[in-house]
Amino acid sequence: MRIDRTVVKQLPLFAKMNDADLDRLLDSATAKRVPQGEAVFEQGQNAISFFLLLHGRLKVLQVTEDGQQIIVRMVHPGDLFGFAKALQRMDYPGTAMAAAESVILCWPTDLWPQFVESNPSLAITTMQTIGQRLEEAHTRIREMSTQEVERRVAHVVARLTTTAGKKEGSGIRIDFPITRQDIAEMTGTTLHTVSRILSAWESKGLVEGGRQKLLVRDLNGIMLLANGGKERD
Amino acid sequence: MRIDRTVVKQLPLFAKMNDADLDRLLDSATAKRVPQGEAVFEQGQNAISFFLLLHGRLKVLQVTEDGQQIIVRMVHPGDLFGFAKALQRMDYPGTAMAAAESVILCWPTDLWPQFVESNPSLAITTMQTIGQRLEEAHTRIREMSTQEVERRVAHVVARLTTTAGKKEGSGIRIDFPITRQDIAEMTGTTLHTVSRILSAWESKGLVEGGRQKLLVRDLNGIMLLANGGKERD
DNA sequence: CGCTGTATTGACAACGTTCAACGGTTGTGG
DNA sequence: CCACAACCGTTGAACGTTGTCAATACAGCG
Repeated sequence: MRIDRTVVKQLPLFAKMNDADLDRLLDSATAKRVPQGEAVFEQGQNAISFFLLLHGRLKVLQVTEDGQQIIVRMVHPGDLFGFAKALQRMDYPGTAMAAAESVILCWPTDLWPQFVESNPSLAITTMQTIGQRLEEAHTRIREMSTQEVERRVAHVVARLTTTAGKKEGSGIRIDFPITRQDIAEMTGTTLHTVSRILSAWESKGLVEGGRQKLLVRDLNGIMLLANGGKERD
Repeated sequence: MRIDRTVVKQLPLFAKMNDADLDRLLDSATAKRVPQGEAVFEQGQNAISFFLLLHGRLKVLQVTEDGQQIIVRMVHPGDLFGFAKALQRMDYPGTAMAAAESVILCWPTDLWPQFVESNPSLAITTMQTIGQRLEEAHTRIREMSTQEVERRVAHVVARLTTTAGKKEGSGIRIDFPITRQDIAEMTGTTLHTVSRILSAWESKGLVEGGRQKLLVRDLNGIMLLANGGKERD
């Protein structure tokens, strides 16, 4: 099966590649559809492939020994994911699950060196990406150490709005099905607390809730909460 | 100034290098003594050097806009640190401060490519290190999301015991000056809570406290707490 | 039409923070 | 050498945010 290069050509990741190289790359790729709720790979599995998200939305989960779950991060269209081997790991450190129906490209991990060689800027981009992830993780640790729950939830909602927002009439819709439980797992709290916070926000006109839905009506207000709306100087 | 290769020869990082290459590397390095409490570099500074800790102990800090501090990680002898440039960053994401009197080697960041070239296994090791850090960060996020304070403190103490422990008579001494505040900043709590927990442990015979001191008497007991001493099956 | 998963809300408990006071140790300067 | 300040640590008490438990409601789906 041949994958048309137009589906990836506009991604910044491949912008600098010539068509021949790109075609060669795509020839070794497999496209796959992932229905909502299905896992692309599971935590602890042998890392035999790495992936690119073309369409849809994934969440990367980790499960603790006692069964609790956290969402490590969301994967957005255009993102590479599951490149554990690039970090010298044999297995996937988390589970990648489709939050919405998704389409991915898969390559065998053996091809990673080749992949990098035919697109040297990829090595740099990958390093940058990892660096960003590390920084994000530290930001999250800092927030969980020092900030109260409402502010953390505000931060997550603000980020989701900018990374997965879709303008819709009077506000911005989070463009994939998301539950209170999801938000709780992203912020390190319980769905109860999230529900209370969102209810409070709704009565203030900041957001509009709904079953697996979230519409942000006042992004500015949310961002104010996220950046410490209390003490300003 | 010439640095004798015997000071680094036994480090796993340089084990595979031949003496000539090693000498060349050391020729471009500067050795420096850092007194306790002094910073090697500060958060936000331009990343002009990368470093190796020869002796002593460093803590890497981040400060929030509102002045709160967290300890991102400890740096132990033999660790590379401050290689922001390898992650395509221009500035240091945190501050590296000497927790005890320390000795470091410094290289200009421009030499990083050369560094890697003359020691290819370094590229791999570095990737591994970064991967580990990312994983550690996620572990910490997971713990802060799901575990109570005492367990997190137990985990930190257990880790410190294995990475910076020194046998001393009836127990294991944490080998650098550490305050309750430090432990609080590593676990995302307050020095008060840490003090209470350590007092409780002391009365159970698990540890022995002291001013900027910590002696672990029953590592097993601590580890039991860290791994959920409550619910076992 | 009943079942399952999601969401809301109240009551309550608790863990941990905040506020406060105090004691001990270390280091400094007169 | 002593007095004093600065820092570190301990402990008590009160408060509050947030988690836990529980009951109910609602939507989607077979």
